[in-house]
Amino acid sequence: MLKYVEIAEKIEQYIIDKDLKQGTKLPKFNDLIKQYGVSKSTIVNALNILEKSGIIYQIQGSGIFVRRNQRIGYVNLIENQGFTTDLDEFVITSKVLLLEKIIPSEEVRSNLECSKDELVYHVKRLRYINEQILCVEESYYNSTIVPYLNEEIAKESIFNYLKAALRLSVGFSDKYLHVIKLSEQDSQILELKKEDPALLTEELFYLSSGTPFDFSRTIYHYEHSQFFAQSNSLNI
Amino acid sequence: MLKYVEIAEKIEQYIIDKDLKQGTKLPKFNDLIKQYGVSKSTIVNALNILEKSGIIYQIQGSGIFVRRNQRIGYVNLIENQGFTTDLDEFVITSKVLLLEKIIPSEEVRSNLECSKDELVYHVKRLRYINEQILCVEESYYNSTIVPYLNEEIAKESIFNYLKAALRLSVGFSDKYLHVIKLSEQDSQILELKKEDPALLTEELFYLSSGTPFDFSRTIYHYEHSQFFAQSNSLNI
DNA sequence: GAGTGGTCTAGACCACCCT
DNA sequence: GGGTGGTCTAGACCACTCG
Repeated sequence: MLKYVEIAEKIEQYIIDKDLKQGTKLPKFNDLIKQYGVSKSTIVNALNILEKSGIIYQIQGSGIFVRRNQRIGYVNLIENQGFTTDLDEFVITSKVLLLEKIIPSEEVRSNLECSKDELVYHVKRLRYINEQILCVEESYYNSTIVPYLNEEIAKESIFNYLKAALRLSVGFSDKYLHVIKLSEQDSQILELKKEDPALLTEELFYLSSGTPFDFSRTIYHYEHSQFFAQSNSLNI
Repeated sequence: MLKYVEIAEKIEQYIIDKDLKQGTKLPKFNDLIKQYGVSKSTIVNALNILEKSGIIYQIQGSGIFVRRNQRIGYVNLIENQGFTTDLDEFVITSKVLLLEKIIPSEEVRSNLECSKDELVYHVKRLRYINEQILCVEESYYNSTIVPYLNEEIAKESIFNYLKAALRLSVGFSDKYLHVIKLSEQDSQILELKKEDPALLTEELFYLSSGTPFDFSRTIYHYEHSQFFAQSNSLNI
């Protein structure tokens, strides 16, 4: 475990344990250096992680402060680990509607940067939050990278399987969002009406090596989903 | 200008000028150190900015690679400087529907952390992208922080005014997103039909000092808006 | 095993906030 | 002016990738 990651986690835990609220001042820089017995840049790194994650903010010449304002029950648009980790306090379950290994379409090939010879897994799942319909998700996994997948796995968190069993490491992702009117077919799946509103997301996930491995299209139930995104000034 | 910011900008410019595509390998670490005549950590910082902004990705033991995959015409959910800077190649204009100085409502007071005595500016604008309706935005600015605002300013980019004229520095922001059916009133403003889909965002902007100064509620035209969010693995 | 990126240190100096 | 966070350096050592 890296020192700065470890320290970041300890500080986060400290904030949670003490239930510190927005604006509370944290111990000063030099105290943190002494407390953890590390050099200045290690603390800098730890604090930058926390700042980037929206847990603290730092003001030069003044101090380090708690930032903790999130509403709960919102899907984090900046996390990229699937929302099983995201919506901690909620029960996420899935029903597998389809799982097949197919020759990729033109669109999937261009997103996953693969050829017709490389088969892809096509998984369609209905996902529930606290037993309410959250979204319907259609995913394509490059089978060169994800050589095996079955219904048991798809019923649980596929990402956890990829990380734990296949030892894949997710590097980064791109998400594109559109608001749409539901088609007849999608409305039936989501138990809504045709032309009802919905959020359509297209996501492309890359390994740490820069290779795309998962292209997904998800349609969210507009009454059971909400989203958030935190921003920082750029130069962190 | 900070060295690492400057170097980050130069590298970004280099990528744009050479029109390098996704996956292109950049000069190696030691070359960058020599080229810019700085120490290792300065380069580390510069590269981390670029990684965080989704412009490159780094693979330990392998190299530094270009990441440039964005579709254009999407509103960036992670920027927090208003989208005048965001949608570079598009013409963003605004029509001011309302500008008044009022006693804040309960909701506005709790978001802006102010009292009844502190008046707020209430601005309602219809915003256009390439002369098409993009969104209707209702913003509340704490007048203790933003002491003056008029229609001329609101017709242009309010954020540019805050930064340039008032010398305010935006630190961070929280955004919450919901998909809704349009009300009669909003549908008329957006020239859509009642019950048409829309994205509703609530945003709270903070100064670098941690003080909230702008609470905004925006409703986007579903046919003229689309959004994107890039993610990275956490420990950057 | 050579090459490349990542972490960590110790310490100098700078920039900003507050009183 | 004293305190606090931010930048930068030089260099040691670690961890990963790839041929």
